[in-house]
This record gives sequence, C-alpha cells and structure tokens, in this order.
Amino acid sequence: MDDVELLRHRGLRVTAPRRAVLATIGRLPHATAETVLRAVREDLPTVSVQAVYDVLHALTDAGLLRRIEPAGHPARYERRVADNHHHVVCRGCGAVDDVDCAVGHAPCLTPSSTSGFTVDSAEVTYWGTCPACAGGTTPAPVHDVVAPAH
Amino acid sequence: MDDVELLRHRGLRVTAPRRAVLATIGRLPHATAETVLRAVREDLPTVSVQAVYDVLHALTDAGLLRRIEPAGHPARYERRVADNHHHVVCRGCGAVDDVDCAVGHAPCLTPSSTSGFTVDSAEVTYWGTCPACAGGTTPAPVHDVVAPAH
DNA sequence: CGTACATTCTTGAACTGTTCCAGAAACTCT
DNA sequence: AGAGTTTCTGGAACAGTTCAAGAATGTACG
Repeated sequence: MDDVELLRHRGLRVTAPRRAVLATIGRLPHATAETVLRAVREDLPTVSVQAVYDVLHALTDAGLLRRIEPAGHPARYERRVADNHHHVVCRGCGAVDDVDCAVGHAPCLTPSSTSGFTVDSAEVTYWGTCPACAGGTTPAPVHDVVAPAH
Repeated sequence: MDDVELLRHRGLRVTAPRRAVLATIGRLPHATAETVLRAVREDLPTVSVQAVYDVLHALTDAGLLRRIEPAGHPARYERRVADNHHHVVCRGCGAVDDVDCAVGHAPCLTPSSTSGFTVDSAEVTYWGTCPACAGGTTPAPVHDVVAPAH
C-alpha cells in the first residue's frame, strides 16, 4: 500500500503536504517537526509551520505516525506504528533510535499496583549517549545519571 | 537527617526557599513547579518564580529531588530518589503516581541492541486514566491509545 | 562577632516548541 | 463544473521554562 492509498484508507484527503511529510519521515525516522518542515520545503517551499503541525497531528491521530516526546527535547515522529518498540535517547543531542524489547513478554510492563489508575500503555525510554556525542566530535553536556535500571 | 543537614551534606547553602521547597515536595509528591511556587508562597510570599526553578534545579542536581517530565505535561518533582521506581501518568489531568516494578530484576530494561548508544538508565512510564478522571467528576479528554505494552 | 566574598534571590524580559485564529485556497463528491 | 467541507497560509498568542543584571543573603575566615 503506497502513501496515497494509506491516506485514503484512513479517510484522509490526499494533499501534497501530507504526502511530503509521510515521505520525509519514511526517509528520516525520528525527525522533529522542524526537520520535517525543512525537508518538506525543499519540494514545497511555501508550506507553513502550521501545515506541518496540522499534518503531523492528523497523521498521528490516524495512526500513520507515532509521536515520541523525550523529556527536554522537541517531539519526534516515526512511521513504525504496527509493532511495539522502545527508544534510546541521547542526553547530549536528543538523537533517538529504536530498541526492540529483549524479551517477548515483558513482566515489568505489567505494573504491580497502579493506585486505581486504568493503565492502557507502557512506554520505555533508555537514556544514554549516542556514538557521535561519545566520540567527542560534538562533546555532549554531561548530566547527572539518574534512576539506573534496577 | 533533617532537611537542613541534607542540604549541608550536599554542600548547598541553607536558605528559606530551599527548605520550603523540600518541605512542600515532601508533603505534595509529584508537585509541579507551579504547585510548589504557590505552596511556598504561603509561608514566603515574596519568593519569585526563578527562585523556585533555581531551587528545583539545584536540589535535582544535588540528587535530593528527582524530576519527572511526562510528555505534554509540565515537569513534576519527587523526593523518592534512592530507589528505582516508575510512574503512572493520567492522560486526562497529568496526575502522577508511583509504581513499583512487578519484578525484582527487569529483563526488558536491558535493551537487546542499542545502536551504539551507551545506555545509563531506563525509564518506564505507564499511561492511563486516574480515578478522578475516570469517575466522570472531571471528564478527561480522550486521546487515542498508542503503543500497548507488548 | 564582624567582614568579605561567593552564592542565591528578585524583577522583568526573552525564549522554544507548539497552538489558536481568521480568512484564502484546495480537494472531494455530486 | 459547482458546492461544501476540509486544509492551508500568515501572523499572533501561549505555556513552561530560562536568561540577565543587580541587590540581598549565607558562610568562612580572621
């Protein structure tokens, strides 16, 4: 199913900005809104900031995109929506990459007690340093390490 | 060790705003900066916004506070820093509560492959609805459910 | 118990990422 | 093609947080 069909299938109008955003995020997974805007403007120079945000919202609501919001960094978007996977985030530059869960069934993702909350999803974020920031080419600001994984 | 000793022990000056912030977060775990500001001003009416942010930063850097930043909600602070625990966040009102991991050792928190990232911590956030929002007293805006836990 | 210096606090403005608003333009269905 | 809804543009607004300069305070030392 190509992007046009994908959009129609969700009852969304097929517009140039939407196709461009989908294509961009396909090419640049984990792109920020700003990155998307810049990339889309290479083909469609008049596209506005709002158009990009509207499109990102529409596509996210339709389930074509997944939004990642690492603390302290702008939101990022990816097209991997079917499976459940997690993310590593670089403390230095905010770079994001995918991480598949090491185990098939994750016991710790079934919380022991939820204080009466109805839980519908669990989200795991790994924090660390990406190769580029570790390499010293772009020395990352070092933050304190908090909450080690058990 | 009382709060004064705690501050001195970390080489921090003991000031009224710092003591008030510590006391407030002890009383109101998971408070936002704004909540802290309001609570502190009951005792110290002249405390400024920056004082609160500065204090929250200083105490967080010193390891006396832990900062939680749920996507789409203002940051929250807690004094439980010694152990590792996770959080449930209400999609409706942003309320946060503690969740202890169901298992002692968490296999899924050891990522399978980290694309060259050096991982120093893992963070689990459960998303759901708190009793108040579910109860209909304050009907929460319903967002789409994403990324179910496996 | 003063004094000196570094640190912290106050006030006020600025900033980033995102959203709201109104009207113009574009797309889809008939 | 025409009608009507949806989406786009442009500009302003917004929340939460941070920056900047100077005044005030806490701590260490004599």
